Amino acid sequence: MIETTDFEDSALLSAFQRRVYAACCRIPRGRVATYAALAASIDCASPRAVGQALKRNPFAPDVPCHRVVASDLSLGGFMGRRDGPEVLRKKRLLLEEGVGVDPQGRIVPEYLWSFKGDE
DNA sequence: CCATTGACATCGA
DNA sequence: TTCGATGCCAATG
Repeated sequence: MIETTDFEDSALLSAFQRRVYAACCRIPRGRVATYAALAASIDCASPRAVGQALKRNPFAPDVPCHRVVASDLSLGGFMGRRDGPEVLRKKRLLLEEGVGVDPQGRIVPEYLWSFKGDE
């Protein structure tokens, strides 16, 4: 197992931050969730705050933050970039996980994951 | 402590 | 459909 993803830095992170990361890890491989859904899962009414947390995510791809997309089904951003090669890499990662992504960079709704009682 | 920003979301023109 | 404005919450300066 990769300990690099361990929340040892919890002292450097706020409770809100690890909540977001935890929810992110809850997304199964090959699935994607929207910022809003993730925010709702942590009982947060602000998807923006989630985006901030992921942006400041010190655990980059270690935490499946790349499985979080916008409600518009767009890739959103990655590694602090809303566009550019970073987002391209994110798209590639999703494709590697088997997530359907349209050439326009659109996530196929069928792969959307809901933080329901499913697991 | 106040002001500004941000990997979003939603509504209106 | 595309563009612009507003709201929300947290982090940072």
